[in-house]
Amino acid sequence: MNLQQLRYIHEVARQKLNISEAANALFTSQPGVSKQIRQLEEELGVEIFVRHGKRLTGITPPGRAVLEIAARALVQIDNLRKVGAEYSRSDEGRLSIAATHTQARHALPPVIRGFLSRYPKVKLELHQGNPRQVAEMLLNADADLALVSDPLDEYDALVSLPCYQWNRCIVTPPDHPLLREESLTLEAIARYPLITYDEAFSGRSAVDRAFLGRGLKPNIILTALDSDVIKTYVSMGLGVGLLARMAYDPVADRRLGMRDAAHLFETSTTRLGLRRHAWLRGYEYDFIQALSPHLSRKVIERALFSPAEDGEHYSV
Amino acid sequence: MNLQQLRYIHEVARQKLNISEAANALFTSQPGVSKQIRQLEEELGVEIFVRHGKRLTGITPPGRAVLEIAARALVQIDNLRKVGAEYSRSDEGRLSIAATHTQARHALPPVIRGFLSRYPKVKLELHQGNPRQVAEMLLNADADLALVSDPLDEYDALVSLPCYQWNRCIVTPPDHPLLREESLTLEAIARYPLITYDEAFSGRSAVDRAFLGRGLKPNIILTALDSDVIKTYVSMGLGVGLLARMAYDPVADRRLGMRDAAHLFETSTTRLGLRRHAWLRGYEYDFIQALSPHLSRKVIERALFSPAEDGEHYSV
DNA sequence: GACGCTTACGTTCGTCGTAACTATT
DNA sequence: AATAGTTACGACGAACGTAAGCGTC
Repeated sequence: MNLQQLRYIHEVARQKLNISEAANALFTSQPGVSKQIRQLEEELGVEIFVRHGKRLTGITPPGRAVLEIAARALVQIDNLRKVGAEYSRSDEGRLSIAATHTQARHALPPVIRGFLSRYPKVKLELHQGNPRQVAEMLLNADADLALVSDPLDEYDALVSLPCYQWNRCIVTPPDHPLLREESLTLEAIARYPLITYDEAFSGRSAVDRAFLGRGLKPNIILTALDSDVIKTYVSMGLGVGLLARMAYDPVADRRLGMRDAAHLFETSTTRLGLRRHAWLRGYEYDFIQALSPHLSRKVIERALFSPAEDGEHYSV
Repeated sequence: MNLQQLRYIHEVARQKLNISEAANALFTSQPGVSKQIRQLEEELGVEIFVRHGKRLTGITPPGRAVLEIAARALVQIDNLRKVGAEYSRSDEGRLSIAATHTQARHALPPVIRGFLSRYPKVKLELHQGNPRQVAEMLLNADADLALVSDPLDEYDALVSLPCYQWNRCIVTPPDHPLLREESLTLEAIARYPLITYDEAFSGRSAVDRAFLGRGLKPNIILTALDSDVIKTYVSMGLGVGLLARMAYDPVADRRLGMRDAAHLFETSTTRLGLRRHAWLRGYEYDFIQALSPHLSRKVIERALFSPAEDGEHYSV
């Protein structure tokens, strides 16, 4: 058994059981991957993958356990590399964040500004995507930190911590009737065509719930992946925008009207997502604490090593 | 980086920084180990061991982190082997238990009898030692299960679960005055020379506390590592024996007097010790549940993956 | 017939063990 | 002087890549 074999099965599983793709991703030859996998299966005495003739078509029950444990082992190997980097080049490295547009565009910039001046040598990577993509990036180690709105409970290998809370506002063209209403209500909003986030965003479900709770059926004419798009269409007069309060900038958006809608919808929580058992660099802890002061090293470590809520861990 | 290198540093640390010893234990050559360690240090960019000239004299701070993570990785590698064995030869394998004399001699036999008939192909290993040795055996993977009386809190890599409780009794020569006392008291016991367990046993501290709490200073004339020795000296008339209730067998020990002393000392708890993150074989879960029915697979798994109470985990 | 996994084979690189050397106690 | 670690070197073996073969879809 060797680490290469573990990387191989891990990547094959990741690449939807396509050995050729995995070989490509690992910059090696396809027969090499194929052979190493067979050797590992031979050594362990179990088949990891289900084969129909020559194609891989599934993962066997023992294969599931093997893949899960292999992933854990590889996380530790990764941690070793990080320890080395931390002690030999503590101010260099990579800070890779996956986030949705709103976080990347509004919540992160001030934190990142401070971080970059403190750690100029750290290479910053900011990956953007919808919540599902963000979770996948974290899982695949394309990113080490994620900002998400769900608790990530469905991923045994991930943990999440509440980071900060935010509320919503509506934006309108200037002089819109909604700006003159005494107090903003869901009923009033529902009278106008609405532009808001795509359903892929979990924050969106809070919006739907609020209207549903009042028996209202809003006329959502357009959904977008980011608030800039929403604002663009609002300014074109297509409807009223419903977005995160932090996405409204009084200066840049001075040609749009805005009203706070915090009282109409549940407060949403942005959560920090991490890979369970990952070892974090010193500057990563710093970054997180800058993002959310209550997330101290101790709090984070406790979460990283906490047991999964109800995972089928290693079960046979 | 490869697994061999991790095994090497792990074993060197285990063998008190003696590379030659480690090479021996791993059935390989000393220069090979030496070279691989240097290569790993080179690759990680940090020194793992402190060297005075050519001798290893300590572990560097990064070395501490590296060793801890390497140990975790090796546990997972071990788990892979176990998964293989579980699925390919589910009724074969090793059940290795470390326990103190009392547990091995009195608590385990009935459980083991049932286990052996259920799993005749499993090779049973029973390692005996004092509590410290038992913990070390578990840590070194010489044993996979341990029966101890302490919570093992000082070992980050181990967990323990309450297994069953037990109380004490005194044994005396026949017709001893203590057998005729209306009700047994500490004061009465303290009047006679006492024979009990060695101080290495944590159960012993409960005894000391009880006497101390009444301002008594018992005359302990002999301490032993096992109850058979205690009983032998009691039958020779050297004194009164104080031992675990389960160690008295009405038939075999019919020539000794016995009185229950449960009310005089704190109840002691025997705990099951496991290596954190270890993957257990199906028959190991069976064995544990036979030992203590409330320790279901679920309960055990929760403990295995629980966070350490207050460990300096991975801290830099 | 195109795609994808396996088998076969030759080259290369890495690992291991022996032996000689050097430093510490 | 003995013990312990490093350097040097040669032999073996494992892993990789190319090319050909064979099964699926």
